[in-house]
Amino acid sequence: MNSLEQQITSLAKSAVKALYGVEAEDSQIQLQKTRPEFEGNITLVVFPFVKTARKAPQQVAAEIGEKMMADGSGLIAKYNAVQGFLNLTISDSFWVEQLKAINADEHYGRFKHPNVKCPNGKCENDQMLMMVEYSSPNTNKPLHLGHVRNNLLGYSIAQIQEANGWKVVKTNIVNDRGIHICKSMLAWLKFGNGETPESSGKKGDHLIGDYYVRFDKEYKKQIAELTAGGMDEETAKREAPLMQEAQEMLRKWEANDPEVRALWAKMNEWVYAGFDETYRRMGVSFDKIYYESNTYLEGKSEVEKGLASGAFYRREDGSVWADLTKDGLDEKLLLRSDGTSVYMTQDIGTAKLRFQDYPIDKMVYVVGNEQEYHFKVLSILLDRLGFPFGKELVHFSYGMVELPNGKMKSREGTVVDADDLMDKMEEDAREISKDKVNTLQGITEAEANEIARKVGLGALKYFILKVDPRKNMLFNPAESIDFNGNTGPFIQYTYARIRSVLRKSVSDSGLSGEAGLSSVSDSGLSLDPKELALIQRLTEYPSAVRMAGEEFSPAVICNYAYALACDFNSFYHDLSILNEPDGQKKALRLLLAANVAKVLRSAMALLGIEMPERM
RNA sequence: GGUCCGGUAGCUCAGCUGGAUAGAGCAACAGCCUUCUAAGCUGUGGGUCUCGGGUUCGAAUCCCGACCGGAUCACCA
Repeated sequence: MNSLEQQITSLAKSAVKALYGVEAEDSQIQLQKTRPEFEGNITLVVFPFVKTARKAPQQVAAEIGEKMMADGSGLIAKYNAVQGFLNLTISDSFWVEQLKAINADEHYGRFKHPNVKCPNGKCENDQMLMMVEYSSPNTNKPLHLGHVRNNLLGYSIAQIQEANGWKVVKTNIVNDRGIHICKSMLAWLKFGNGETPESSGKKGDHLIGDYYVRFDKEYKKQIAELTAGGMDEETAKREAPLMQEAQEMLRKWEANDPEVRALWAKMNEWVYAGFDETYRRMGVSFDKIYYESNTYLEGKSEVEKGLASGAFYRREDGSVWADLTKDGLDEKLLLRSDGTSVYMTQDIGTAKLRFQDYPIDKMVYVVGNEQEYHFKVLSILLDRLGFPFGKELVHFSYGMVELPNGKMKSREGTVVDADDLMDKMEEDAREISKDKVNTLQGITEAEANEIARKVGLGALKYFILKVDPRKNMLFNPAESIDFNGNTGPFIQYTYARIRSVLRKSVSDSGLSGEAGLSSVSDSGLSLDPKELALIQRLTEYPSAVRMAGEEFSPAVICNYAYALACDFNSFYHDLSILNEPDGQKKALRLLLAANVAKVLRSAMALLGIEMPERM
């Protein structure tokens, strides 16, 4: 709640008390932004008081309005009552003060402490720590659009929580071992002829991905041969020589076979080099990376401990299980009968190591909604193993990216590759900017590339982040992502326009946006509705940041940034900044423009979107 | 079948802790560049907020029940 809402709430409460003799609850003071078709800035809904007042809503609104205005010492300039709605017009001087305060705040929209109860009471001094896990790729194929959504959400959530006062540690768990990587290794050994990223010019992750696909192709061939020979499909899948060999390779890996380990290490390096490039380009990063190959043994030993303590049980075939029927779930396998570990085992080990490494107050997993069951189970298992953080873990569950013909499937080749997609976005941005010779004349090739990079990626990131994370979203590869309307480039463009005006102002008259501050007086200045709307929008930024943090939703920031950009463009169209003859007004508009740019930049940074100075 | 999530304009999506005549963008159509960047601005058309009940001054929003779509319930990850 910002200071205006607090002031209005308190005025409204005392008005209700004075007029009707009742103490109003906070929840009864319902404030909302006044709809544009009515006069006013903020509206009090008076229906909650109609009953006690025993008067018509319109009259109640008018009475409260009269009283609030009288007591408000100039805060409320005027009011009007429409049915049960009391529309308050706040004085211009208040808004000017707000603008100055925003301008003075370097970290506007950032909070010192999270808006949650501090569990151990030490948060006044120490920041609370949130660990955010995201990305978590398998090392057998390149990143695709599904990973892109994951990475963008994870990175943005980390930025948003940091702005909300958390100390954030971004982490990644790389699934670098298991049958999937053995498949790629085997196919490379059999069909690769020693191909390397250097020899073929392929990015390492793409090269490995090609062999993963190759494995699947050859494997299917073998299954077909076996079933043609009369074998049933289930048996064929199990008995196919390639699968047998892959499993043998996995056993050798677990037994530390030097040759297998060496090959594994080499091929993983190729993949990491490829991932690093994609991450860098995407603009995401990690503070700490865990590898499954280092955590799965830890998980095994935790499971053994749980077995000893009676939390889990062993079946006759040697496999280890957790009975979750009391929690309304099923029984869950933790170790296979051959003693090898499963996904869950590894996640237990990783969690343990993380909590050893960091004083984590909140653990967040950015993982698709298809794994909701998994995290429900993980939470219970960690709790059962005696880890205090088990119950508290957050599965930030987001929806799938779907193509017009359904889900993406790596093995079926119906994926949108992350690198290709970024290429395409930059090309499109480059193409569009070719028409902008008037504004982009005289820039170097390198500058043009940099603008295309920022704008192309901005379009992609905004396109993905503006959708409510919980919902599935549709991506149609046949239609290119827009650069007009409610898009990243629209907001970047608004920013570039402001920067252009500010540059011109400095070069023409030496007046920067902030420099105009001293000449803006607090009184006697009457605001244009467009100016006022912009200032009011600026005051809403902190609550947008709060809400985005509470709801884990970058989309909230997108919506806010879009609304702010819309307000500015409307202002920009109607009112001139540099040609305004009145010095006071000009100074105010410069100040306003500079702060809109500041907030747009800040908001987009929370989304991981960079701003071009011109475009 | 159990559990979870979703269903809003032709399309992609906001709005969902109850408030005024349900909003954007795209697509379509009509305007606005001699003037701070037209990736912009203004306007027109487009809706049974899936359906049916309930709660109340008031429901797209909350509750119940259908219907439709998705996810999940592996010795996969």
